[in-house]
Amino acid sequence: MHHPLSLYNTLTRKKESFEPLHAPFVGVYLCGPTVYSEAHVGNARGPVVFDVLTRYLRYLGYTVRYVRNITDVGHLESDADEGEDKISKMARARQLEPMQVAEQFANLYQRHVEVLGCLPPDIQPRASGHITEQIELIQEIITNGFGYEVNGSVYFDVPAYNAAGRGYGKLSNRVVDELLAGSRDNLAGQEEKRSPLDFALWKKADARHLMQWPSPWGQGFPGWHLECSAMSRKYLGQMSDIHGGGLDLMFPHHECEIAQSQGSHSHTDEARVWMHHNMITVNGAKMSKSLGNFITISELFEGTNATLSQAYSPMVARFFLLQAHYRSPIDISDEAMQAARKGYRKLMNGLRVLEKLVLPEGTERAADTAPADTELRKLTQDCFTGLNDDLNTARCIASLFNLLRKFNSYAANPTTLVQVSEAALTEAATAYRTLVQDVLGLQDEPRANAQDLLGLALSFYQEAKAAKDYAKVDVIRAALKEQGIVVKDTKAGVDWAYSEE
RNA sequence: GGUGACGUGACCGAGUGGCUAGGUAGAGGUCUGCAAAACCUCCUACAGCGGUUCGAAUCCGCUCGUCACCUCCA
Repeated sequence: MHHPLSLYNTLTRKKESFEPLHAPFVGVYLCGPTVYSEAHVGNARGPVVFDVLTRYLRYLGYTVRYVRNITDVGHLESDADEGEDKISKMARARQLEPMQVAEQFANLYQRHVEVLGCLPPDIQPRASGHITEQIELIQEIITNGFGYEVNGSVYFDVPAYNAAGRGYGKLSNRVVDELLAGSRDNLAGQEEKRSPLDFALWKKADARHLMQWPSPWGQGFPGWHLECSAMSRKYLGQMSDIHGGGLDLMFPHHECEIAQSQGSHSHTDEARVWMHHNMITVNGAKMSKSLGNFITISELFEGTNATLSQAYSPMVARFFLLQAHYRSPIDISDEAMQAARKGYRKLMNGLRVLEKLVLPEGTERAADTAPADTELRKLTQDCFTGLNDDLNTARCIASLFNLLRKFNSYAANPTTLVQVSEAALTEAATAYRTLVQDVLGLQDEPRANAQDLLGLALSFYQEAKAAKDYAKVDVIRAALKEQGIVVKDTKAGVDWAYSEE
């Protein structure tokens, strides 16, 4: 494996050459959504970026185990929130069982990311199914002296952990003293905590709390950050290769995950490479559920959001997301989406152009194809160079367009194909097809409406019939039959039915 | 207040010391019955000021502006 893939590691703040811990195996974990409401476009970026990452790793020959969790336990609105988590709240508001809410939105999420071209993760664990593992992790943390129980709740002791030299804040580049100085006066309801920096590992649940489980500390539910540490360890081991999510998860979520892993018997940073993708903004401001400036995925697909003048298909959305580097913010706007759509279609039309790249009959290949071959190979290689440089899909796509221009040129003047060797051409065409479809995961979306096309064919059929051009009538009838459609001439006019053969 | 990121042409968006980013939009041309697509050519750039350098969009400083995280968030 000589592919020099490098990835930016938040933990070291550097691009590093990617080396799996146990090649050819690669463990990847992506923090998935909390399923208390419908996902918005911003929520789609992580799955799409990590889908390309895992697709590319597989292309490079690695055996990937990709874990993407579903958070169905729910988080409290804030530390100070004594009451319900988000899922419970939604459930109560809609008079549903909490699991019903979680299930409904988890299903919707999966449908959405699937049409966005994301291959299903190898494992999609749910927090509610891993309470035992989470309790075990808490016990380890307590045993190691970094957790304490108060009144049925368990907290992670950040000062103790930090005093032990474990470096709380090393991922997000924060200093504990500054965090303490800067912490807001939001201590209401959390006087149980020894330090405002401590975070909950387990919370005591009162009787009206809808989601609760038994534990050594009584009835309760797991803390905010615990599930990912527990599930990552269960499925990817004490140390995995890549762990990622949105930039907004870096602190506190991922910072706490590392602390939990270090504080448990694992004693690891949980993952070697920590990847964070940037946010999607609307008019320059981060799209977020709390701000309310979000476009849901359904709204995007249906064009029912005021920001958008029309609907945009899943593949256009995917192309739009991949046209920027994952660590850059992307601003979504109608204009940008329209540009993305045209770009996407251009790339798709390229797939059909590949089939036309055949040397015309009777032409001889040039004796010296070296110059053209070199040029074509350079264009092909550029596409990979971009991807290898921290998964820069923007550069990859730009290079694909450059390659496509060459293909279009050849297709427009097939005789120029004599200048290039069969091998170089095949190599380039294969790379284009593979990168577009298998790595970037961009599939051609049929735009034509079958019903309308059928109507068109039938109108030609009628015209031919009226003109008594029976040869043409037969051709049309035969062609439709190929498609499993039989034409029926009735007194009322021309009709059709699916062939029963 | 603390920490970090960013400011690229009409729009989106790569690039981080010298070499075309790319897409969309716009202008002209080739092709075409007309178009579309495609190809060719062109246009609009690196927030401002100062510095380092033979040379800076790219490094440094200041100014202005924007954003993110510090509470759940992809």
